[in-house]
Amino acid sequence: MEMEIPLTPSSRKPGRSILGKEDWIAAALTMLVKEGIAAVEITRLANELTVSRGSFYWHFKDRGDLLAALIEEWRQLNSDSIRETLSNADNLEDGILGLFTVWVSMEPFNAKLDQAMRDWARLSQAVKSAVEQEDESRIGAIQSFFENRGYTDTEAFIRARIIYFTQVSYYSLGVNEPMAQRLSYLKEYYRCFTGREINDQTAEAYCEIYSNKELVA
Amino acid sequence: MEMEIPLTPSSRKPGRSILGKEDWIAAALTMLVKEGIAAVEITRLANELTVSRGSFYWHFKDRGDLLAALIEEWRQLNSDSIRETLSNADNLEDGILGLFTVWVSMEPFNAKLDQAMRDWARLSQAVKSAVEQEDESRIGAIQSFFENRGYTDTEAFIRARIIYFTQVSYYSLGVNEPMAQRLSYLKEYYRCFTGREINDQTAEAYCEIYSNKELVA
DNA sequence: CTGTTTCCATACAGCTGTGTATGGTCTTGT
DNA sequence: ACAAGACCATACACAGCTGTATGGAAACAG
Repeated sequence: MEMEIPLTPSSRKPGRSILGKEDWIAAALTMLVKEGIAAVEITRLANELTVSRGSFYWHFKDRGDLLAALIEEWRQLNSDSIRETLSNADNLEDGILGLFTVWVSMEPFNAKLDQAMRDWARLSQAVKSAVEQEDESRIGAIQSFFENRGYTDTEAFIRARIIYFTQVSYYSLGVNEPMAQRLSYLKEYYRCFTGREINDQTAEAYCEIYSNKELVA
Repeated sequence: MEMEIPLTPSSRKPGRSILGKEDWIAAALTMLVKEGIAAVEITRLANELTVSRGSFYWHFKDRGDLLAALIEEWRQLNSDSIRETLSNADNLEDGILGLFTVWVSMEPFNAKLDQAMRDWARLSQAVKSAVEQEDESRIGAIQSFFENRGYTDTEAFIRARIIYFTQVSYYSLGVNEPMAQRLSYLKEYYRCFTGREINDQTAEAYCEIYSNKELVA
């Protein structure tokens, strides 16, 4: 869970580990995911990092400075996996199954972080704007994908919404079902999402790949 | 927003208004909806009620007592509108349009309260259980409705999930679109949700009714 | 009219979190 | 080796929220 990306590559000896802004941000992110933005307290983070609060106030101006950094971090953590997957898909099945893969194989961290940001957005206008922007971008990508497959503009938009909204709620409601069960719904999901039937062999080949993995909470 | 349901009908003269548990709960509910469970503080509620905290501790044992009462209140506020609507529907169109109506015409208070409870559920196991139970009950009702209309068990379940999850995300993402726009999506939503086409006249008759109302945030 | 009950105000103690001030220690350049 | 700077520990002042203790005012019973 610790991300070792030294934003400012500390030219220190590796002997004595020294904290950087990234460490505080990483700790804040995991705290945000676990207990929400209200639990992102300097004192608690300091305890988890086994360091004093004095360290924090050397790296950051104040708590608001940290929170702003969190928003920025989230923006960059948003890899364009959705957009990439769809633009690389050759046909409808490829794209939809690709979406499933992105959401299932995505580090649970990212999905839960999304959820935590959405919760936070209800209290902060800045976060709300950031999340809204990202949501619209993702839905727009899915909509374009449907349009390129022969769907009406409106139907493409609605289907994009439904597939994205359903996925969001999967985490929002904390659905936690075994991988096998989730895969058993594949054909139905595909039919309801696209209005078409999936090729049996394609579906079974897809299930073959993921039938061993367990879905994380 | 104030609910005047004296649980313990105070036999006092109406001249001097005296607070009851219901007043504190009502204030706590609106605060919960507006700023989340963390903002439900006795001091703030006392200020809004223009009363001292001493009053609170006469009605409640402590803050946990209030929060427990909030959960109970939410349970009772959950009118069975979804279940009733579906069991009274004569055909598929009636049921689906009835669902739309329930969600659209529902006091925005209830939908936002649902959302607030879901946020809270991420921090409290008791709340999580209560919300999960209610979610499953609602989805089960929709599933049964689809089953009675000739859908497979599995497809009924998936369609129930999709329709319910989509609705949850409508509030989770804070979608806020004018009533007219939302109504313009009606036929597409119906097709994607049910896999069938809606009767044109039925759809237009439905739109006729709601074309004047504005959707609240 | 008097005592009791109901409801609330006030005051106090304790905890927790923030932000700042200040000094200490390790590292690096020269 | 020494000065400068990076990084952190400690201590303090301040504010906010909780819970309790206690007293006071209004209503009610007799």
